[in-house]
Amino acid sequence: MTGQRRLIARVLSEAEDHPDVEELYRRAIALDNRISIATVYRTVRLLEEKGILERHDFGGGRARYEPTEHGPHHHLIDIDSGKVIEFSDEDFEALARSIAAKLGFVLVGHRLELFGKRKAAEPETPAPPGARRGRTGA
Amino acid sequence: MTGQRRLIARVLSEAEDHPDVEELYRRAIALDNRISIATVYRTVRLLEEKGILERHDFGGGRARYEPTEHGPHHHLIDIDSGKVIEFSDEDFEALARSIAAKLGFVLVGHRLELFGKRKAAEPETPAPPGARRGRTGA
DNA sequence: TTAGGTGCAAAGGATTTGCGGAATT
DNA sequence: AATTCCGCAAATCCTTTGCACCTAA
Repeated sequence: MTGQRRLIARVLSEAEDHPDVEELYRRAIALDNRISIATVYRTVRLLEEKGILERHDFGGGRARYEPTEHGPHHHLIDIDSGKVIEFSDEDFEALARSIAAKLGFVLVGHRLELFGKRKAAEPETPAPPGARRGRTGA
Repeated sequence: MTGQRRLIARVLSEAEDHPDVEELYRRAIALDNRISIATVYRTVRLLEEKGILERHDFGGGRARYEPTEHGPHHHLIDIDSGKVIEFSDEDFEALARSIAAKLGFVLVGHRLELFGKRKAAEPETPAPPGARRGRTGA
């Protein structure tokens, strides 16, 4: 409801990637330097609790966020750049259901994350959002 | 090679669940109180680097470990009981590789978690020795 | 003895929070 | 003016590390 909060919400809705708090802070400051990282943390948490934001833990020690509205999909994380590619795959959805069934369960939800290295011929490698210091969980 | 290290290794190999460092520390102290949590951290890291341990990030801020010897597998979390069931599926492994390849990546690692509800008639439910404390950050 | 391991406590990085001041209604 | 929010800095939480001492080989 306040200026800062609105600003952060805007930065988030404009984000096409999965920024971490530091990155959000950078983008927010670029638009209005009267904001502190504490507020970013607070707002991001608030939005997550309201279900507007989704928090991901792609390893590397920081949480990364994305608007919930993106719909069901999964992530492939480029372990070199930290960049996240979204994808969805029907075969996988079916397989997941089948695996659950085989174990005697009805699938209620699932989470799939792939970690990969870019294969040679791939001309695209724009500025990695995060990915630096720290270990990579996977 | 030293006593503490052997002790931690033992605690780990006896673990049927996915304990975090604090829990490992507790179990280790119970057997020999001449050990510090720093050593647990150091050993756990060492073992992970050697590929003997696998670190999981189920959310909740702490890393949780399990011996690699369990073989590649994934987790299905019973959303009613919180119990974690392990499973592996070759079709999935293949599919994951294929998805990554389709996106131009070489698969380096992956994480799959299913959340399910137990189906009615299923005579099999032999309460696994381990598998408890199932936080899932999701 | 020597290299490497351990404990303790301090250091670090990410995230949270207490508190007085500032903005919103 | 009242309520809620913000910024700052201190505090937490998990994990790593510097340093002096100790232990396995």
